Amino acid sequence: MIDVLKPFMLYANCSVEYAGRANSSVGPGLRVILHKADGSLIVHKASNVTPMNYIGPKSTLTLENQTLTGRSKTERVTILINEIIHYHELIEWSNDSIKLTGTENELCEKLIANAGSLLGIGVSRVQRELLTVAGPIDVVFTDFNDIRHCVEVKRKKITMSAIYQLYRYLSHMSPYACVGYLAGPDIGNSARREADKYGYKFVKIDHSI
Amino acid sequence: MIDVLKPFMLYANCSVEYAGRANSSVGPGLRVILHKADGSLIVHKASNVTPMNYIGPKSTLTLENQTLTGRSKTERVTILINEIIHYHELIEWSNDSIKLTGTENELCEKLIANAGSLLGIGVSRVQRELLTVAGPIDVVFTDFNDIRHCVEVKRKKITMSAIYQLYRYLSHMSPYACVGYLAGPDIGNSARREADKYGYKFVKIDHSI
DNA sequence: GTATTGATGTCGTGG
DNA sequence: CCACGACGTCAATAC
Repeated sequence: MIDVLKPFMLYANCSVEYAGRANSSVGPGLRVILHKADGSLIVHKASNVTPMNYIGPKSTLTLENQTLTGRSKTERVTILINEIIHYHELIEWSNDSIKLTGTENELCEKLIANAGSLLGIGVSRVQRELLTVAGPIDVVFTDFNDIRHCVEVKRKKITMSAIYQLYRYLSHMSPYACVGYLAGPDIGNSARREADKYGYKFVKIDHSI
Repeated sequence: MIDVLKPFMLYANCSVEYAGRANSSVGPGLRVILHKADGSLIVHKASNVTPMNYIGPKSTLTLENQTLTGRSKTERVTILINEIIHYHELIEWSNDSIKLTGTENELCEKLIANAGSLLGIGVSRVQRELLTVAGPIDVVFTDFNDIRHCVEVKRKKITMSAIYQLYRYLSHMSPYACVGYLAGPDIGNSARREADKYGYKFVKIDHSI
């Protein structure tokens, strides 16, 4: 009845085991099982967005007796089916992706478009994703005095670890005169204090600007 | 036909919009829609484990004309149903949680059980989750000379940010003589170099020990 | 393949 | 309610 070669949704009483990066198991119960054409296998319990168990794309699904097994090179999900309550094959399932707006990338663009007023500097050059040994700096503005203004952009509240991320990047920019900035919609008190300690400035910027 | 008060799975031709932390939209197509009793609403396209759109627990679902809307205080998912291909109500959906093994917590226990040989010290006291202003240190061993051996435990390869996390914690331990350790199954080259710079030691430990 | 990072991250936990 | 960190994070991207 179940066709492991085709995508389907299944409501069944089952037990589920997982072995791979960790191990998990759960006894009999009613769960929703989704199988996708890319090999993904997803098991949902009655609450939360995150699946109870899953295995990602590029895995293969087999059915032996009453056991569904999704296998990848390093992982395995085993579903013992006790009773099939409902089965439906998903024909012509659409794979279109959503169009997203409001990402960090967009914030960077807004920052660049408004750099003069937001940072209060004259900009002679803009660099995106400037590489350092420790990783890329989101945006670097060079002003007319050849000072580098290095900005770490976050789409959410600036946290402590963002401060250290910037510190880590700037520690590899030593040859240049640098000013550090953290740009985002908000900053917490402890992060604000830590930023002050390092002389980093906070620039308020969000999706609505 | 659709009962928004009950959990269900639905296969339908629909368009989906999201507004909240970001915004997204996608045109007509066949998708799987899950609704859970806690308010979660999950929309799956034909590939990948992660849902195309979703809204979390504590949201409410309404149906007006042909529009399903999941609303939380700050977010909204709107699904315009063009055609219902298949609908099934999920009665007595189980909510049992899986039992996980192989977590960081277990690694900490193994570390503590083998501290003498792994760190090469004599242990007079063990503290878990020792609080500093910057956050909790996973494990702190005090030796017979009253030296603190502070260990950040990771269940995966040690990354650069783990080094800085430890640094951040230890910077608030100044009154005490401290030694820093990073414990995990592996460490990359750049993280290894950075750890050396701070004098932190790497302790190899994994699930198989 | 490895390495790194963003994410509508989600989720639990503790103050 | 916010803050913080783990997660089988996932998924995209650079190398």
